[in-house]
Amino acid sequence: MASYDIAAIEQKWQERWEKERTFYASEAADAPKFYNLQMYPYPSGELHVGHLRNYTYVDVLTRYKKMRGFNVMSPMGWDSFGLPAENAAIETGIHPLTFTEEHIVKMTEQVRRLGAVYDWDRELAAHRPDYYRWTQWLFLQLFANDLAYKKEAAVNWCPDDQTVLANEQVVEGSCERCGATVEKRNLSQWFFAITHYGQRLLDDLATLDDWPERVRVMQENWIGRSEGASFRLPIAGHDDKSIDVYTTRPDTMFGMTFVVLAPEHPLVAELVAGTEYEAPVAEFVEQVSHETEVERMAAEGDKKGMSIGVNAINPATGDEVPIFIADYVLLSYGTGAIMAVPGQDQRDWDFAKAHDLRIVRTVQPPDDWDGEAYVGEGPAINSGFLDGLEVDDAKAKTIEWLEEQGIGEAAIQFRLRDWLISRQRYWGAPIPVIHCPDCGIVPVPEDQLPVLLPEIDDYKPEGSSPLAAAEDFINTTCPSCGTAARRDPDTMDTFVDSSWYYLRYVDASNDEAPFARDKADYWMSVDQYVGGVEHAVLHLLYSRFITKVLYDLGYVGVEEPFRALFTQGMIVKDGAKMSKSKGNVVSPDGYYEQYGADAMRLYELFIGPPTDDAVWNDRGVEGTSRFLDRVWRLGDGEVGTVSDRDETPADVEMLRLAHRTVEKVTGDIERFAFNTAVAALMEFSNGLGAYLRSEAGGRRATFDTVYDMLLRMLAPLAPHLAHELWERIGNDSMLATEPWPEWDPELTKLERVTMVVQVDGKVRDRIDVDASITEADAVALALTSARVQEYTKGNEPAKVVARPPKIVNVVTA
RNA sequence: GCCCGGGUGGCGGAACGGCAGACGCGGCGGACUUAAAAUCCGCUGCCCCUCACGGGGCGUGUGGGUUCGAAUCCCACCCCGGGCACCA
Repeated sequence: MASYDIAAIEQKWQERWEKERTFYASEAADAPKFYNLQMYPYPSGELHVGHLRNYTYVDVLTRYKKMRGFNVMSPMGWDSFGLPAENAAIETGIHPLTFTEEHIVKMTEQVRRLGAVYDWDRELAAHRPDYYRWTQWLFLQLFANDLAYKKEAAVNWCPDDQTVLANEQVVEGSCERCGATVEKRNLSQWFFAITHYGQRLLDDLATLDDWPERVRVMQENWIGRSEGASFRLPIAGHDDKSIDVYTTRPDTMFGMTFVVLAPEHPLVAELVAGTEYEAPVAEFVEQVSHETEVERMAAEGDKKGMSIGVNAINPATGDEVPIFIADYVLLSYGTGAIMAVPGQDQRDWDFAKAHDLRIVRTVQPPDDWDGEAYVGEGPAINSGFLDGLEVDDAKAKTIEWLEEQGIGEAAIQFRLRDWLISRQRYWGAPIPVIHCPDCGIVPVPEDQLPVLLPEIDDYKPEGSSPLAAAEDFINTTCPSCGTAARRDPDTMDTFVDSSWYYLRYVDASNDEAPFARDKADYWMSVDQYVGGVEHAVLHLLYSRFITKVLYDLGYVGVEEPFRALFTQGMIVKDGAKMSKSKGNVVSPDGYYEQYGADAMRLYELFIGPPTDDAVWNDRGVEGTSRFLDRVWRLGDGEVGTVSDRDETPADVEMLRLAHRTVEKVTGDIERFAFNTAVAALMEFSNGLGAYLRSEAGGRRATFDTVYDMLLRMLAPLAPHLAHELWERIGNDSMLATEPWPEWDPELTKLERVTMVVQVDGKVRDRIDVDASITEADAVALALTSARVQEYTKGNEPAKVVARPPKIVNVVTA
């Protein structure tokens, strides 16, 4: 138990930081800017120790960078639109607005309690009209530039949440939020044309060298660029029609023994019309359309399909090949049709086997090949003018040939789909368009924003947006022609809100524009972004896209929003991520009461490597609390003795330890190795304790110097205690605004070191030597070691490897 | 299937190719105390020899390799986590 009043100290300093506006940012500051940002949280009203890890990292960085002389901007806001508030409203009858605002108050309190400091002048919340007004403005910008469009398409439908979802929100066929199996429905929905930016989103990943490799790879996979060729296949007996196919393996064209269309492909119905295939094909299509994504994936290997009784012509061989429909070909990718080459594609192989179709190999497999489809490298065979060419050359030559024939060309495909942003839910930003029977889709004029979300009584989604039933809202007049018209009843995906909030922070109270260009120029890009890896694709990809759009439109001067990204791991308890539903949530409140915010913070930092998931240990906070108590006692003169004696080597050693610790902690914080930074400080304080308790005790001047350094280093990590101690030992200044300590390279060098002596790689002796020992002296010393001679048995060593002053290895054989 | 990470004491984890296990948790022993808490000190990878002082062997998922020297680099494999996936 601490002998000091933790609660009083915490309150005192939290009030002072706020009152003195210590951590508020200004564009006018005469220092380099540092935009420090954490992913703004959903106001769930309940912060657990897993969340606090993230808050602690960001706060440490804010405080550290400030001490390093940066003009730090660290804002806070709320991702406050979205389903939980609405679902709670349905259950409890509490209005989402009340629910949300109450949670924001509660969470603000919890965040302050940790001692986390933000520039609250910039606070924003997605659900407030002064914010979503500009989310709507953003929509209009995209609409005006043909990047937002409404289209009927087969979309993901979550039956539980009663709304559509973006592709990114479907994980293995299930709703990312609620886990329900997602269905496909043909609906008219709003999309953002993120595919227009596919290539740039991919290319610019290379510029993000302060992003985790993992995240870049995930985005790369998601964008899914592939190179190949597209070409047209003639259809026997239908000279007016052809099938467009896309392939990444044009070199295998001679091996195309059949063609497969997606069942929903528009050509299918045309080709079978009036034939005996019409009815069975219709039945097959009907059947497939009822399958969910999950069922379709579960059928992998089991290639379901049927012939449609029409042949296509392989342009390379001139042969007629049968056309099939099969559910393994997706209408949504490429052209919805493939040339099937069973010899080089396992799926085609499986299908060919199931339907007894011809297989022709066009790449020579290795001699020991005993597999089925061969997808590797090798010379072309059975391929006419391609024979003998390796895969890459054969691809190029085929494309050349397709172009000469005028039937095809090189082509690039992306897996990335346009971003579906409309939602049939209440608690979101209304889509600012009006549907006019005469003029069609008309954007709400900018000066009429925001389109306010109306108060309604029934939030329950019934397959269409609850707003559709709000007569006063939905009925309006066309801004263009004045006739009676209807507002769009849908709201925007909350990922639209979060795709630009970091730009609003730079000028959060602007009511003329979302933000001023000069402020964006000053603050952007975000220098350090911190958040969970679960947003690797969703939020981070959308934000990159929106920033690029705004760059193209001249609103910002940077193409990438987040210069450096840090993704922290989760905190795990009982083998699972902390969540209410798992019932394993650890609240910080008990720890705050018993040990205080600083001990909590230090354990959050110490718990493990910040990028990794970490297991919560109930005793951990006790450990860091013990450390803080020791620091307190050291400062309070309760440990050992201190006197004004003359300097001894022990004092110099103490000073050296302090300097080495500054070097270590600085480096560790810079590279986000907070766990080892805390460990180094513990070692330092252990050393300081031993020094004071030694027979000679501590020397006043030395102690004052090193304790000053200790407090400065603790200032970002355990700020309340560090500030209080700083004041207690007689400083007038606010520690937060003091400079970070420097280290003297002369003092971080070791003078005496333990040199390890090995014989044949095994440690046989340790000798205390001067750090500047020469190689010759090191070798000589090693060879005279009695322990070494024991092992060399007087024989001349075969070889001696010396790396003074660290190690000498005597090799006997 | 392809692409990333990662396997180190009882636990969380340290470790520029150079003393494996820093720091902390837990455990054991001791000091202080009437007692307890708190605090402080010592020990704490496994096995073996020794009354002891000491000393030896084995140890970073498994098997090979490179090197004077490998947790670290290379190859193969096993296991765990993550991403993509009937994507043509």
